[in-house]
Amino acid sequence: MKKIDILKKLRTSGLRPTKQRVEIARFLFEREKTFHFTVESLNKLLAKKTTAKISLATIYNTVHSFKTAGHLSEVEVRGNKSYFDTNVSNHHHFYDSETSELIDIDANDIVIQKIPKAPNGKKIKNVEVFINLKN
Amino acid sequence: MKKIDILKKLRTSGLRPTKQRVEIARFLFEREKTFHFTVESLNKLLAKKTTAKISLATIYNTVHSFKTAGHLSEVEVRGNKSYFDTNVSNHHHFYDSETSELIDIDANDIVIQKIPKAPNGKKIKNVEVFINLKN
DNA sequence: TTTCACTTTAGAATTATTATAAACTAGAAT
DNA sequence: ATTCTAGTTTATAATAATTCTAAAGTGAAA
Repeated sequence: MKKIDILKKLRTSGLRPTKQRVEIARFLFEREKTFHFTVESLNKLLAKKTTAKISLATIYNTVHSFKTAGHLSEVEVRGNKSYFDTNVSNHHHFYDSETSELIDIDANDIVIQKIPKAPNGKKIKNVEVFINLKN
Repeated sequence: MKKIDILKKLRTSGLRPTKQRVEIARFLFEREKTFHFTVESLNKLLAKKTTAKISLATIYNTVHSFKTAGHLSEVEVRGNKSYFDTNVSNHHHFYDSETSELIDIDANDIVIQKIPKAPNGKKIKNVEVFINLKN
């Protein structure tokens, strides 16, 4: 994704393209593959890469804004930290607890044949499959 | 499960049946249905129910001991707190984020037809399905 | 250029959990 | 029964992730 598109992405989702947001957005979205991270890892990577430092609170704010705008998804993983994913399409994950690594699984690579119906009064929002790995 | 069986359960898993462990174990395992809880909710419920108070640290210790012994499973749910489940068989969950409530789904009620193979060098430990609910 | 609602920031506060170390206790050995 | 000891409980401190606060900064509309 090009810088011009990133600016558009921010504006169209009602996020003022500030210096910090643009820098974070470029870091996250100017890449080919999807990217998984925690706030902590993102903070370190940005600190290494960039000139001006961005405060941790801003990284939290920005990641949440991006999530609310639908530009990031939060992945449910056991443990203390929240994981985020630049892949916002419907998909699943391998989770390697030895390395705390997440790997995307395309939605088409898992087919569910039988599924229970939702408890009464509720609807199914989405189905997430986790394939936990071992060595 | 009867008290005598609970004592056996503790002893056979190398856990000395102390006053506190027996009290917690009876609260968790002397019931028909499976039970989902967080340490916080368990602490409150025990405080309401019992005479002598059990310290929060002991509840953490005990829940972890029970988990290690295979008497409880930990359920991966997005959010800050850890959820535990007295159902230790292979099964899945509905998760209602509005009420933070977990509901068991029997392993037989979900059939997965197609599944990707594990990344090289890794094996599949288990597959967990979450059906997220909305109103 | 002025204005102001939105944003960033440093640091404090909060929340869940784990660590510490002293007091206690179940059960084995005497 | 009494003593002993490793395992357990406890209150409290420490840690870690995240959220809150309120003051200072800034994009962009007028």
